[in-house]
Amino acid sequence: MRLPRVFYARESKIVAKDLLGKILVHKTSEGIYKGKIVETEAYFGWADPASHAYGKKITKRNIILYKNPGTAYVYLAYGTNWLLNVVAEKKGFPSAVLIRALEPLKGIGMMKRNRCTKEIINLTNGPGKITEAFGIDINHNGLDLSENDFLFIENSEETGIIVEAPRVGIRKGKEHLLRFYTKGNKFVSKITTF
DNA sequence: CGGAAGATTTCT
DNA sequence: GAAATCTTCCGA
Repeated sequence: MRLPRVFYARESKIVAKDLLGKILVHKTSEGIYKGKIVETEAYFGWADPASHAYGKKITKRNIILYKNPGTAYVYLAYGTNWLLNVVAEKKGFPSAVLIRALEPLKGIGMMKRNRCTKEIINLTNGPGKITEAFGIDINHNGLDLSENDFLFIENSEETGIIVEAPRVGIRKGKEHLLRFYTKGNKFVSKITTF
């Protein structure tokens, strides 16, 4: 079952935790990709120094963050990698959840081709790797994941043990424990030792 | 209009 | 540990 808009219409931290164990699905003309979400990060809005909307900014890029919860926010990081986020909370409030790692379930052959590697562990264990493996890019920016039939997130009862850790790859806002991952899953991009 | 920074990945 | 790579954003 595809997750409905109400799922995303909650605080980004809650959505980030609840997304663990859910299934990202991308249906293309070549086949279907599926992967279990095992790592996420929450960006909690205009008061978050690590958010693109920090200080209530509205720019050409971050305008997507102000759309309906469930909207996909895809942008290019470091000129090399697309990152996939899902808008959370409510329309007009710029919070989102970054999908950081997946456990590949379906379409693994296509992922290997897209990523130019045969190592399954290296297909989707990072936010930029996910988009390359699944064929997701700027064309998917602004898509409503709660309403379309080719890119969405499927429900699942499986959750596992959730670990809270500092977000990674950012300069400011590291003090918040807003990265969540499934304990023991080998596809988590970076494990934190406390 | 120029320059710096960036929610990463990959190779050395 | 550093380069690759390029769009976006901000200050002048």
